[in-house]
Amino acid sequence: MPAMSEAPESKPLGAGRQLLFLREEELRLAQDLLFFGYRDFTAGPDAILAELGMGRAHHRVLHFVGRRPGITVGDLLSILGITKQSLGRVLTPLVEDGYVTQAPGRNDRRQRLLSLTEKGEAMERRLFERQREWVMRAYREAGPVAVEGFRRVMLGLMGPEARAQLDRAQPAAAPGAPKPRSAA
Amino acid sequence: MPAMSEAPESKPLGAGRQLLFLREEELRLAQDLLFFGYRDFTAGPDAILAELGMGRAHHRVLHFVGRRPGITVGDLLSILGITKQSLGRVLTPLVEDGYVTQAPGRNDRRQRLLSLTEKGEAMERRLFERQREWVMRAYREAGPVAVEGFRRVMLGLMGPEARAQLDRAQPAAAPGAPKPRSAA
DNA sequence: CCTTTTGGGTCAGCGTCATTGACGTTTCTT
DNA sequence: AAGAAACGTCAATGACGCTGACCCAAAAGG
Repeated sequence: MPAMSEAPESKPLGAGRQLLFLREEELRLAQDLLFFGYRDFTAGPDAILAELGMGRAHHRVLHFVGRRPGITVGDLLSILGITKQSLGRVLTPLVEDGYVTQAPGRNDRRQRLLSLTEKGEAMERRLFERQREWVMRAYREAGPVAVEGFRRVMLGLMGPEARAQLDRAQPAAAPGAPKPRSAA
Repeated sequence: MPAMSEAPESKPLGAGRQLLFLREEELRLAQDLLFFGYRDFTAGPDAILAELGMGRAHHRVLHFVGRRPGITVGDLLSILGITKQSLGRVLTPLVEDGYVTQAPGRNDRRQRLLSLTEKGEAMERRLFERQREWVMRAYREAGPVAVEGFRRVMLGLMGPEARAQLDRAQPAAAPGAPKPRSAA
């Protein structure tokens, strides 16, 4: 159906181009980019974590607990989208090794509110810095406009639930970048 | 640290802003976006694969073999960045179940050149279509400019080796989008 | 007060995907 | 003939996810 020959003579351009930029090859490229990009994005922290006998799952816990100190186990579970058991296998050692503290909730004492200890914060920061350098390089090479586009696309790749959780985590837009995400 | 009030009085803007858009919060947002985005990006194919008793690794093989028919096992290994054993556990069943064919290389008969069978192509297409819808939605919502920015950033997130492999896979830029990637 | 629901933890077992180390075969190269 | 390369395979290990079942303590509601 798409004109395979060199010159797209008969088909009018313009509006058609708007739809055609979703051609198959462009989507296959997106698959490649996401696969390689995500893999290399996580490679740095993975190396640090491996030295300490931890894995990517530990990093996620440190990351999200660090972002929301006092988060409940249940909220963390729904953010990560894993089961209680899977979280437990990672969270329990983190608590035992002094990276994460549990405090009973004031309103509901059944809850264990999770926060990072100093050790946990230091660890998270170390992982973050590694990843920061990597992302910073990509951001710098691509430029601010590209970064904004990257954010918009990634946000679109997220499901509705994930988007809602992200919005909850980002209570207000950063003062320097007050661009509403839904503005098409 | 960033000026929270409306008028950023003392700090000079301009070049500073160029560096400040890499503030910590923006990078933490990038972490979130990549985590949620990649997870939901792979969720569709994962569901299909699970029904067939396959996993993400099978999809990767189908994808990259489909992109480069006649690829050698060694090349596939270096693309995927996994070990021979890990690939074997996934590739052998794919060959046995008739998704992938092996043909001895003409120049070097030690090589097993891999290609998709019709069954394999159908399977890959099914997975692709699922993902296509998802990405297409995100692309459409974000717009062409954002998509270009997304590509630039993702490319920057890739390591040099991955970038080289991608370039080898994309022998020439798509005729409709002749934007050189390295132009900064 | 007593029952039910909820937040959290845990034990057992399973599957996928990756790893390392070692060994074997065929084929190409020198 | 010797070595290296391309591919395959056996065995063991570990990270990370899952389900099912069961437990405790605290909250909620009759």
